[in-house]
Amino acid sequence: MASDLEPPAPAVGDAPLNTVDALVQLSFLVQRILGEVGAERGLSVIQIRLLGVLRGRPAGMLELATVLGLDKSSMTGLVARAEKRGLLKRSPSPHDGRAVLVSLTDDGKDLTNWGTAEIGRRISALTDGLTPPERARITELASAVVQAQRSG
Amino acid sequence: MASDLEPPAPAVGDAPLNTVDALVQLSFLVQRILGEVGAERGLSVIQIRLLGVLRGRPAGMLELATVLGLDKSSMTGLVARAEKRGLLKRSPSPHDGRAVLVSLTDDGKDLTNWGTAEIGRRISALTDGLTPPERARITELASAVVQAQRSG
DNA sequence: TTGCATTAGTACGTGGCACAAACTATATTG
DNA sequence: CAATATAGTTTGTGCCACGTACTAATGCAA
Repeated sequence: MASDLEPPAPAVGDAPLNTVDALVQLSFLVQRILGEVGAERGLSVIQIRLLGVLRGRPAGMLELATVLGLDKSSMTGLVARAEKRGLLKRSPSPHDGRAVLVSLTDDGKDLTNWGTAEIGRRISALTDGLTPPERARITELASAVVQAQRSG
Repeated sequence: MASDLEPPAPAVGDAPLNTVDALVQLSFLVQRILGEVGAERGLSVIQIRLLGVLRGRPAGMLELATVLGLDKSSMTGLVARAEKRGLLKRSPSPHDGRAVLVSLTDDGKDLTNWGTAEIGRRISALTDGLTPPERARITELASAVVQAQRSG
């Protein structure tokens, strides 16, 4: 299903990958790293992502739901659990009595910084086999795809 | 956290991405597509992946757990739910009385084929903004990373 | 101003997903 | 044969995600 990891298995796994398989497989590698890094500190991938979005600027629940691709009702629990762990806090919005501003606590910032560094190390290690120009190129091309999506 | 989607937000989101951010963001785009495609047929990403691994050859529970990066106990439920939906079946291994062989049913194959096609369409659309040589290059580089992981 | 639709967020119930620990049963090894 | 290792399941816990229904604040219109 274009998601085949072609494990140690029979050995048919060396056929060159097409674009779809290559990108899907690569995404699994990256996600696995995110999961592993998160697990070291009891964070799920979605929690890591939540912290990442909050790095920089506070956001409302609805905005977070949109960015993360979740239903707003899913945000309540997600934020509640992170809040209970002291990673972020809810404060009432000054401009809108209904709204809430979610922002990182100091603990949340620390954990976010740690995660950013650790993920950086491990994703970089992923591209260890590439030459510097190749690495620059894949960065460029991946960025182009990402940026195109942000506009489109 | 190297996972920032830089939403419609303020507009700081146009800085060029580094390697880590580019790959992480790209992985989220791909995973979102997998989730959306799966949702159209009530499949989670992990179910899609399970079907993908099973496409081609049957596998034991432990092998599946390894490939998918799950605990063996997680496989029981995953396979059980898919089996209940008629997507795959368990058969006793002929060589090992303890083991089980998981394989796709016809329904499972149909769904896998549909998913493969649909995912292919949507991932391809992701790279629509690239020129053909660029697309070939990102495929090549992504494949190199994936293959390197399989060996290392 | 009052009245009503809209918006932001929460509460609740359901089900999938993932884990660890304990368990069964079959293989394997000394 | 006894001890151990392996394949898989069971059970209990917690997270995650959804849809529906709800509260409360906002905004608009008459």
